[in-house]
Amino acid sequence: MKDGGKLFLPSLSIDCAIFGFHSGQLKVLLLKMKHVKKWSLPGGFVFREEDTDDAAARVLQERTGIDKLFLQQFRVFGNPGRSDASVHRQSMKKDGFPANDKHWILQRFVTIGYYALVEFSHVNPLPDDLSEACQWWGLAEMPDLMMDHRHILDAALDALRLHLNYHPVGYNLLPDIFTMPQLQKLYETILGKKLDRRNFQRKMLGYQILKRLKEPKPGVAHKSPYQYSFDLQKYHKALKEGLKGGW
Amino acid sequence: MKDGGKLFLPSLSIDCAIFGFHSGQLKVLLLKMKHVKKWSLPGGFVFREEDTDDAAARVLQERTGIDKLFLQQFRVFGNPGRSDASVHRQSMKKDGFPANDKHWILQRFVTIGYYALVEFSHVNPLPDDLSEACQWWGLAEMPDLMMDHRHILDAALDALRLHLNYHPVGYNLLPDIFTMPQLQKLYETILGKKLDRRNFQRKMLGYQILKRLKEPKPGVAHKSPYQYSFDLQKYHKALKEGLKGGW
DNA sequence: TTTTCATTGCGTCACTGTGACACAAGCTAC
DNA sequence: GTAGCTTGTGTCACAGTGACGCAATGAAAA
Repeated sequence: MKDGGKLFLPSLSIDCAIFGFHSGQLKVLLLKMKHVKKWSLPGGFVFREEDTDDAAARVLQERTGIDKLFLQQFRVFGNPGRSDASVHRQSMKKDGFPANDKHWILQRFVTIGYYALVEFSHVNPLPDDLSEACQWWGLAEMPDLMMDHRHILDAALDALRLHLNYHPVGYNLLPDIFTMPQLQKLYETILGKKLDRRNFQRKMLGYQILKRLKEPKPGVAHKSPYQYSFDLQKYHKALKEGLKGGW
Repeated sequence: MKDGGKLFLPSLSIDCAIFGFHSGQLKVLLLKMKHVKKWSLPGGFVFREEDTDDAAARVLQERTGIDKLFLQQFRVFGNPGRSDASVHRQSMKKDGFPANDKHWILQRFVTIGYYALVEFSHVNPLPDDLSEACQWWGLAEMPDLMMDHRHILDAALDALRLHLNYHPVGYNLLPDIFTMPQLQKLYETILGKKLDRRNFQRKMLGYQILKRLKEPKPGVAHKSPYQYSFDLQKYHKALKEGLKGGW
């Protein structure tokens, strides 16, 4: 923090919308900084000799403990009015830092927006030194976010929905073994609307990225559904080359 | 240039792939810097209190003289190895600048990639102070580009093709009045493949963004085609809300 | 003038993907 | 067993799309 000006690229930051899926709800990982009332997206800065994508992966690793995940850069937010130095000024004051308007963190920042998809159960939310909390929030009951983070989150969600039209989603959000209703619920949650069960299945199977396991799911009420896992080879091929059609 | 370090955000740059359409070919506007053998994409830097999108618009305005155009941010290139200080070091040397390794332009730059669509005939290519040439190049006969600009250009073209799937294109690339074959040629050029004339017409008319003029195009050989112009209201609505289907 | 021919406008046909929905099978709770 | 829910599979109608036929137009060639 003190040496940030030397370590990091100046005036450039990274913000990540980290999505997880749990109990039928899309969740976002948020941080609460000390001495600041509002919550914020996990973010960070880029080391002088670091790739920006690596920096984003590092931020995620630090916050979630996960190092293999789906990470996608989606937009730059470069409005000069988006930075709000007062947040940091206030925070520094309470931490006993000398009030220095030249401090590197008080400058204007252009931020690169990333979104990430992670498997909820694998995540161990970790606050950083400057934060007092790091936890999941359901999209429905979001708290107030600082600066333009709400705007960034909304844009991330839009980008994710668009992504859904052309690429498979699920490997990073579901357990290795899952059922078709689980996958459907995920899609419905991301899209924010109901889908027809039968049409969904037909379409998803048509993508040819699923492997059906022999044994149906045991110990559940009602008819036990088949279990699936992703055919990773075909899944990644589809990720790279894209699917056709849209929702 | 000398005061760049004070005027601009450090370590952040902008590069634009400016596309135009002329004589059945997609063209890209390139710059040739003095004392440097390779060509480059028009680019620039962001003023301390300037929006990044505004900075991109400014770069375009300076290079083309056009202030109303289609401009789209599409990706950040943040590999630390992408910058090549030797280019500028060489250039500075020949210009008689003192060899100073601390000069702001010799640092590493993260660049924001934009692509722009402009109407070829409206453009008046203008070199800047540091360049000796600014001209259109057909995609087929591109010269060597400096640093990773070839990579940026390829990514821009990919982004444009993807854009074509969901949004109308043409208003910024064609004259106000045009014919269906002209529009089709544009699409074929961007996509790099032939399209069926009759199916193209059906699909394009289905978008409901065209207005057919009463008079067919005069003074041409063969059957004279109808003339069209974009219904700007519907065009912009489609730009905003997106079209469905893909190519 | 007549013929030729490239070009354009419009229509047809088959196939595919998709939304809406019916029906049977499996499992639990009563 | 029966009721009630969930899941697997199939049907049907419709829209979008690729492939292609055919007539109209108008300049150029015969």
